Amino acid sequence: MPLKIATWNINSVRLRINSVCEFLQAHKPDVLCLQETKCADAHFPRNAFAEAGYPHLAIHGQKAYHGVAVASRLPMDVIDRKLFCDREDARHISVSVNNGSAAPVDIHNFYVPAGGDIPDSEKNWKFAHKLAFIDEMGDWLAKPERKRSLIVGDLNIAPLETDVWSHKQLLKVVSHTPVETESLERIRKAGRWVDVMRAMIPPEEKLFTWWSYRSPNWEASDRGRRLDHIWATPDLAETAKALTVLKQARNWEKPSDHVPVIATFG
DNA sequence: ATGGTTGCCAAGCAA
Repeated sequence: MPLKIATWNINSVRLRINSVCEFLQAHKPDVLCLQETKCADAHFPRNAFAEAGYPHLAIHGQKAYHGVAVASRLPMDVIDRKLFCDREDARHISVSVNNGSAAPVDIHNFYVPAGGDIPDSEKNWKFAHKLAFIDEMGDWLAKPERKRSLIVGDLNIAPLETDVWSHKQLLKVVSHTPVETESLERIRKAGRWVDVMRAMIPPEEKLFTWWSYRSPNWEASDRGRRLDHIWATPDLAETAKALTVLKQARNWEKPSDHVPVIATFG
């Protein structure tokens, strides 16, 4: 039975709950992974998900900032809500999804720190924190025995030249600096993870999942970045059937600055 | 080079 997975930085799940429900009705993923839910667990809009056909919820939230969640049509177990860099930030949750007769699929849903504006660890603690987070995440993901696993979410790094609107102009912009892109590629390769988006869409092709709110004409200027990712272990990656970046979601009413990414496996 | 916008929550920070 195929498994359809979506990931979306929603930038407030309560503000955009109607968009989320419309997305679920239209695309019917088995599992939706959200980042930047921006609400405490007690305020998570559980009923809306249940009514949309997603009664299984795994939440790791906090008030006002960060927050990740997984909504599923299928039963799942929470594996972990890991904290990184000795901080309390809600940036990770992992679940094991029970997909009928097939073996479960483990999904690690991440919201990597954005890293602030200045790409210098000495002048900007947030940038230092982002690099430390990636390293810690890499140590944890490098277990070679992992099978049937996915890493999804807002990794806040655009690794390839074609993952940004201008490689040259973004080399010193946080999210595309060499120290970030090399770190991300290093931990991906160390864990033998496959970049499913780039396995499905040629690396020569520009591909973005985020367009800044600050650009008044985002579509015409198209100054986007690919900050959201779906990685898979090789056993799952070789079953990938389809991949969609839902660019039109950026034109919805009161949009998130990120759009959903959807992949189907098996 | 600068400022451009949005969300949370009710000022300023984070993105």
